Amino acid sequence: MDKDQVAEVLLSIGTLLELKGENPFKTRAYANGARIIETLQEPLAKVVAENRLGEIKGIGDALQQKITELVTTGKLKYYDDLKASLPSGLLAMLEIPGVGPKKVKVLYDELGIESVEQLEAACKDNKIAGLKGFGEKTQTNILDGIARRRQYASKHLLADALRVAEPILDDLRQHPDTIRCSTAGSLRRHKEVIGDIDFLVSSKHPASIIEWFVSQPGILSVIAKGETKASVVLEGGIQSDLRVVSDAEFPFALLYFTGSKEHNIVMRQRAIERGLRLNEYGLFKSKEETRDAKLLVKCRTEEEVFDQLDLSFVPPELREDMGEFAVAEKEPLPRLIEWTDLKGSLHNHSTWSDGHQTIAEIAKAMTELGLAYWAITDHSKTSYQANGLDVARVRKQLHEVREINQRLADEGIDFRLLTGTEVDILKDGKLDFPDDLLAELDVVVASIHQRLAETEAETTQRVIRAVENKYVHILGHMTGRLLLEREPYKMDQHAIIDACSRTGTWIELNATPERCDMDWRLWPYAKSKGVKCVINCDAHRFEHAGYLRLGAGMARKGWLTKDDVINTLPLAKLLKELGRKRG
DNA sequence: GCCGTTTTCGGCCCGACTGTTTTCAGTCG
Repeated sequence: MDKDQVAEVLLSIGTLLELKGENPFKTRAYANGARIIETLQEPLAKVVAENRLGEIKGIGDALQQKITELVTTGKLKYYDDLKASLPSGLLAMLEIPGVGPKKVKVLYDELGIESVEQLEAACKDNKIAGLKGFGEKTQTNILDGIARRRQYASKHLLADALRVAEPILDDLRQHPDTIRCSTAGSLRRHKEVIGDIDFLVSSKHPASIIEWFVSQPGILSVIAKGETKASVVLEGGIQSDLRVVSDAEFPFALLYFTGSKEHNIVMRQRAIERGLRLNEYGLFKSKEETRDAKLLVKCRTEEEVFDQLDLSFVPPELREDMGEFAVAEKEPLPRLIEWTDLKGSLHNHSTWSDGHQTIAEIAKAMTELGLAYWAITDHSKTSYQANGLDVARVRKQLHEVREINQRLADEGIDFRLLTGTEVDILKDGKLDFPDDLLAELDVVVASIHQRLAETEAETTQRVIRAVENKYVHILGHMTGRLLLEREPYKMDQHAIIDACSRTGTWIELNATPERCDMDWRLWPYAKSKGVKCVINCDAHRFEHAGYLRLGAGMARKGWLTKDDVINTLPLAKLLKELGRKRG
């Protein structure tokens, strides 16, 4: 079993133990273990083989034994027994808002309810309201929750959420009673998939902000509304939470609600170690008192709170408890890439394959955007469904691109189209075009599109063979994942990164909202191996140029700086780098 | 189940809101 599978089992054990009413700290130990394994920076099989699991903080004897069994045999008796002892439908019931492990346990123990469907029927038969701890309102809320869950997915792409959140944030900023405001939560941390949208406002008149928030046009329903917080469902089914605090509390609340939960736990721990106490209202000079203003350590900004805990400022994207504390204790965090550092995209399509605009239209639009270059990398012939080009059409396309470049040069316009291809990686790692054609192109992106159901070893070897080709500059959308839709291909990503390092191949950060591929969690490893990143739009329409911003955000989350990203280079330097692997 | 320059037991981050209660449990973030 690989990391992700092991993590999934551990997480699942934690949840099952919760349903059994186990000690919450025990269940948390499993959830914590899952996270540790998922984010492990080296191959899990190697750590197990070298008997080093026990050295990892958070993995004790019990977890060590269970992980070893999972990795070596692919099974875990303890897990199988646990699963068999509870109906499988209980887990799905947990996804209903307001229904947690304790309620599921009561429903199961008292009424024998084993699934969402049975729960729905029981609510309609008015059987739930009489249970201890339940009532009329709970019954209605469960029914609403089931209906809403059917209607909308509970997770959303970051890009979709940003599109909804940004106008609301602008309006909040304009509100006369707003002093400061921000988004928070996973959206501010720029996670590729988010659950809900969090807003934080500081104000002397919280009631007026709350009223404004719950009465915006386009709100589907108001879930909760109190004096300092409100929850609503926005168009598209995205839940959104608003918190209103005093301006003195704002930096502490912003830290707290931005998270992540894991990051916050370490922050609180650091406060306790210094005889302080940190919560969403402040940093207090006492381990006991939580809201006494006389004991407050005054901080105007998040930077000042970090400073009080002997840390340099950690940008929101890095607040995942994935190494930020080790750095922030000693030095400033790296200056992360800004999207305005990007000069163009090296993987894009035109009407020659499955894009929606002609090359001439694209050139005009990208010039107007102020970009320096833009590569045209249409599909190769095996991508038949995408109208992939054969050798003859590529040669014709080359001619057209050169003509347009000539015209731009004649007009004195400082913009260049680059010729290229997104060449299919075929069976066994062969490429869809011969080397002599690839050698004529400015940019070669190699990607997998077909035969996705191979084994991990086969897919890994196939990709490694492709990047060993000296004409391949960039490995495109490495794992092929489609967020909320399709799992990544089974492959050994570390081995592929190693191969890219060895061959001087760049890895794409495909900035299409549903891809965000390669995943941000792997960039620190790639960077440690000296592998460069290329942030590409994979544009099929010219408005997709906007993905550069999303991609830069993902690169920031992967700790990347301007120097780590190839397409921050001006044209002349880029052309030089494009020649490097070819020798 | 994990952890320990307060170590092998007794802690483990913590507050708001809801709906159920009549002082609090459960859920959520």
